[in-house]
Amino acid sequence: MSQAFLAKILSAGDLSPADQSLVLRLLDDVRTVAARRDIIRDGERPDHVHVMIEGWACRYKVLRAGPRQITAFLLPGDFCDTHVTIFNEMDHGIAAISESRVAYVPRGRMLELTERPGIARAFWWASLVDEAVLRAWIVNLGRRDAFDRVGHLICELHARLHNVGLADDGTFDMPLTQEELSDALGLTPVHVNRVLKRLREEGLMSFRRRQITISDIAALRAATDFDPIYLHLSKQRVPVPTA
Amino acid sequence: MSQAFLAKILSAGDLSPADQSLVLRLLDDVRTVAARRDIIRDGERPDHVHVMIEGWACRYKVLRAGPRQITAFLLPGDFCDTHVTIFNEMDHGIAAISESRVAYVPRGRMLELTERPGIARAFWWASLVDEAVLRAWIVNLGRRDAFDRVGHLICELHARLHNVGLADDGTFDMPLTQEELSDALGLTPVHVNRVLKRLREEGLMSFRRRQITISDIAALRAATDFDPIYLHLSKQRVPVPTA
DNA sequence: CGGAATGTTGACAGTCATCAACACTAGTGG
DNA sequence: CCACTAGTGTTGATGACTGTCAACATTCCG
Repeated sequence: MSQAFLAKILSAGDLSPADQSLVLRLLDDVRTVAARRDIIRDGERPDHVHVMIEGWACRYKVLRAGPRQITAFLLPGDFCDTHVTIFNEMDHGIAAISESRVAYVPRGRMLELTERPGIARAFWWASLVDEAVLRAWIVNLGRRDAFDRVGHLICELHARLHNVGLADDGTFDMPLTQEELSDALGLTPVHVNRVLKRLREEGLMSFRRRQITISDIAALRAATDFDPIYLHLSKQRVPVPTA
Repeated sequence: MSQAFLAKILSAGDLSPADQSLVLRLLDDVRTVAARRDIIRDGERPDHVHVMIEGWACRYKVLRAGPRQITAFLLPGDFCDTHVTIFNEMDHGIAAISESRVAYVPRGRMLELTERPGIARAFWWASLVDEAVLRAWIVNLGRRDAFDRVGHLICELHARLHNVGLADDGTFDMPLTQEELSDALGLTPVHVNRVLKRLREEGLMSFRRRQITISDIAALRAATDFDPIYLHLSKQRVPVPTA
């Protein structure tokens, strides 16, 4: 599964073979994290960063009044928290959603590697992609109604999973509860439930037993105004609607 | 005004004097952009990146159905679009809000500079800060009501402007219309207007003639649950509530 | 098997959007 | 310098989308 990480980092451009093997060797300390357990907590000052190897995780922030907002889903191959390489303190938490395998990379090794321009650039590139995803998330929350919002997120997850080989056509496993979905979308679980029902009734997609089935990707993308450009997967696989 | 940029990039850590002067020399081509004019458009493939020297700009995305979402405000010292150093195509537009002075940096020079580890790391750091701001924006849109949302954004802008020396105590110039505010907050202009009225009535802040006056920063921050940690300004000035 | 977590549905309420009219401001041209 | 007009701000009435509360069904897991 660590080829997901490799594939991502490599698509940053032209890592020399030497750099490639250095990057791969970052992943020698892989640990298992149980589902629904924190990988790192808000306010911590860890001495290592994490890379998702297998499973799903999420970034989240809990407000004083209680509500939670998920700001990102982390899939195999994603860096969880490169910022602790540079910042001293986490400003949010990261939790495993499904049982996951996570690589632990000492902060010092990250800093060492960034002495190499190619690698520093690759890490930077990864951050820039994350930024683009965050911007799309903002657009989703700010300017789409609940229906489009849910559909758009599913399209994004589908594209990203497909990119790392974890989604065929229109089917993939999604270990999220409706409550977690609602925390990501700025909605309530009840309303997410209703929207899912409508998506099902309209024949666009269904979510049953932790599995997503998109009946007609092109239709869902059109309905929810999804354009995968922002994922910047150009050098990798992008699922093309079979239109 | 370019000391804003310098201050930001320098706080990335330890740029050597040589690196510092290289970075500063990036800013030799500064042009003026009129208010409300695009600095760069969605879909363009420019051959240079932009740095804000003076004035305000915003990132925005226009959806097919028409509504606009602003995903970031760009203040003096901010990179506008480092991603074009690496990606080929803009996935959103950037527009000047007030008349602005903007440095144009050829893409090639950016790539050259990233051959130097210290500089690559500094650029990376800037991206990581942007990411943190985007995450806070998502939390704002997803989990705060209109009232807290407006107040929180004002707190953020105040902290950022103070950081580059453009805000004293609780006063600063903000060249935004209520419509632009609403595009940033995922609200309608009408509702932003009502919220501003309430903020005024409750004695927290006012917005008149393009000027923000925060009567009681500590109170506004408390009311809207603002914690400046996410701005990662630690090495720079952070406005401390006079409580 | 049984209890807890998750999903589902309905009734009702509230926030915010929409529509519309009018006031004010600012910039333009005569 | 004033008049004029477009843009921006303000306020009210109305309605839609989404949240809240609550009950019950279903699934998951020890």
